[in-house]
Amino acid sequence: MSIPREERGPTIIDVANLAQVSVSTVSRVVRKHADVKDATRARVQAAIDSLGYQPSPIARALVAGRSRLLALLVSDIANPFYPQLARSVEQEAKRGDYTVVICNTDDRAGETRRYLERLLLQGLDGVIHASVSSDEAVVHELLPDRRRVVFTNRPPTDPQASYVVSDNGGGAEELTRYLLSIGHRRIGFIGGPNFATNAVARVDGFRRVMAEAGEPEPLVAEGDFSAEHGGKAALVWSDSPHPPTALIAVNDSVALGALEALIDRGLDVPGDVALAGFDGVQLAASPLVNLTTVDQHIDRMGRRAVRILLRQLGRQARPPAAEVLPTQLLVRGSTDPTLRPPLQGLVRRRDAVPSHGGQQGRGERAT
Amino acid sequence: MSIPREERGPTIIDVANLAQVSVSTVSRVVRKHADVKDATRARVQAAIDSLGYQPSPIARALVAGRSRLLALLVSDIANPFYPQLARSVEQEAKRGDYTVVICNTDDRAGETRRYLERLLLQGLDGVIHASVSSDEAVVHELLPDRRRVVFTNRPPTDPQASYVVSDNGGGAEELTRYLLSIGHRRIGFIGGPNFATNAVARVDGFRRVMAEAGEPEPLVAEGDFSAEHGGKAALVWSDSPHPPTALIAVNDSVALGALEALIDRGLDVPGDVALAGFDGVQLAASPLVNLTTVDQHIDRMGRRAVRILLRQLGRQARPPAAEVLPTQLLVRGSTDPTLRPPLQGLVRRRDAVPSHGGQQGRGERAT
DNA sequence: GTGAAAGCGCTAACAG
DNA sequence: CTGTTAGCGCTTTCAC
Repeated sequence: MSIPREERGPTIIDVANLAQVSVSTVSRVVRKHADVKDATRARVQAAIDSLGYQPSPIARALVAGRSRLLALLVSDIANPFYPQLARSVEQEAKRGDYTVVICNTDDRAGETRRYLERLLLQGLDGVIHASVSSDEAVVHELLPDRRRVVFTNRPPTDPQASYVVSDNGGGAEELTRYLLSIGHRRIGFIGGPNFATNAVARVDGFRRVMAEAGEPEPLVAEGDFSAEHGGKAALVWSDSPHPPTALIAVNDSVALGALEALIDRGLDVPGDVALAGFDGVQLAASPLVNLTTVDQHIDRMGRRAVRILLRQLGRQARPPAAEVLPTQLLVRGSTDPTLRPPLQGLVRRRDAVPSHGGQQGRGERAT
Repeated sequence: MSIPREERGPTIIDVANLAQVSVSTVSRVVRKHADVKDATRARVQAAIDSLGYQPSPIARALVAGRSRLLALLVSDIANPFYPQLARSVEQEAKRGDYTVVICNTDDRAGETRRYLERLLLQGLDGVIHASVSSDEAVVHELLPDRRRVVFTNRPPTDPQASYVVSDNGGGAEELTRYLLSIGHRRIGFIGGPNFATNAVARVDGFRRVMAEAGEPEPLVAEGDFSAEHGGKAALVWSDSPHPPTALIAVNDSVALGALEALIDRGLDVPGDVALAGFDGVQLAASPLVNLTTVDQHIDRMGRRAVRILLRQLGRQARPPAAEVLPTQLLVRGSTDPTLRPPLQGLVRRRDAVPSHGGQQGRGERAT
């Protein structure tokens, strides 16, 4: 099971022998620590170069209990928000010479625990927590040192925990005001699960503005962040006797689900019902979708989170960081009829009748 | 920098002391190795339980040179194909008690090298190679032991390397035959980069069938797997004097780009031009897209790849595995007018004129 | 400035 | 069956 000596590459001892110094001197040179005479340093460096020596992170981790490994906890890698976040986290981590492990929690605290226990034993240094599950207690239990975790995407409960999140409430407020300003009164909000504080903040923003506008009991549906649920909720409302004229989805993924369902039903967006999302994923900008949304500046959030984490991983004690990034409303065709609506332009000269039912699945045929 | 003793949790020595045995006995119990008297085993187990002892993977890795870490090399996490693959790889790895690190290579051999060097030092056990870059040499250089790598998504060049890929050529053939069967003669293929052997296999399948059908010089464009390029290629052809009546994109992501561009241009899919992709990502099934595609059974491919890798990581020598999984043609509205076309049903009662130009960007307004 | 020596927590011979 | 003894490759006192 163990790897033969030759395959392991040169060790610090090899370098020491070649350079005619002790291992501690080599170690000093490698870590650019303490004082080493220039001549010695040069000799050691030459030996390092000629051997192509690279220190073993495992041995280092064993001694230090650290590994230059970060974990990124996400709810669902299939939601395009998370890959986008992952990219930016990874890039920033790379700059600090850290490696990122992406952990898909499916919003289950058990998964969070499984990953963290495993990676901690592996020497995990820190965590970017971007999933929304009710696992904050687990995280604090496993990483009692608050400096080793940065929450993002959703604000944590613990006041000692660092975080960088978007202004979810403010973004939702701006979006809601915009919808009111273009004449909508009856607006439905397809929300997320109650344990997701970012989702709650968005609903709250919506509720505040609606209350101000004299609609104290606006339509709100709880949800689970799934596109499927988004579709169902949209249809339930549009089938109701007095359907809303506009829908806000708690995120773009849910909005996509709603859009698909509405179109499937033969409804016109935004003609029959306006639709908006939250996040600003790239797909929302596609002409196929053209979704009005609240842009979270995902990349920036990821980079900030990593920078904060790496700073906190340093020696000096630091107060917990708490950053709220501004959002930006992006108005597109799914709410504004003067802009291109989702998919418009397509069916122009089609006259074939859509084949509802009869076909297998949703109009698909396997061969 | 190093973690104080108390924070590190109980060690094997603590257990040995408590159970009044030697560390080797504890080690044996932990690894369920060799023979230990039942009474002793019970005593040791009791000590382990009461202390909540867990062996340190770092120390194990240091001794064994192994870490129960796998790397998954992907081209671009933003292409939905890869998150889907990542999920299945991760799930299967979890069952074998391995952790997966997702590495985004952007199809640059330099990135592959960077990740592998780092992770190998970390004790990386094996690699699932799903990116398509021309980095095979790098992989073999860094992991000369062929058993530690399984290629997927694209077949490797080295005959000793294991792989599990889809029948890319066969899938493309079936798709092409289908398009011919519904009356298309002039078909364009929006390909990938030449270094991507899976892309090449798909073009080749297309070429074979076209040649059989008496079209020895079919339209083929090289590409880079980007949606942007897919859009450009589609437009160049549709602007040509004698445009193709059908387009095949090398993957669904590129097809999406083409679809967006075509719709943007006001063309009808499939009326003006039929469009098909390859991969079978979930988004292709969305009613917004309804893309005919060749399903690769992504989940199955990921699971197989992991299973093969874990088997090879075992003791016994094994011949390299070579699996070619069948694909499945999924006919949807983007090629078959009797099925629901992409986005149909939407614009039914719209009469507003699409706002080409004049608006900022692609019909978007930031506030 | 530099070296010697003691571990980090575990596994793997080799003895008994 | 069980214990003893070396390390794995590095960092870190503590001397010189």
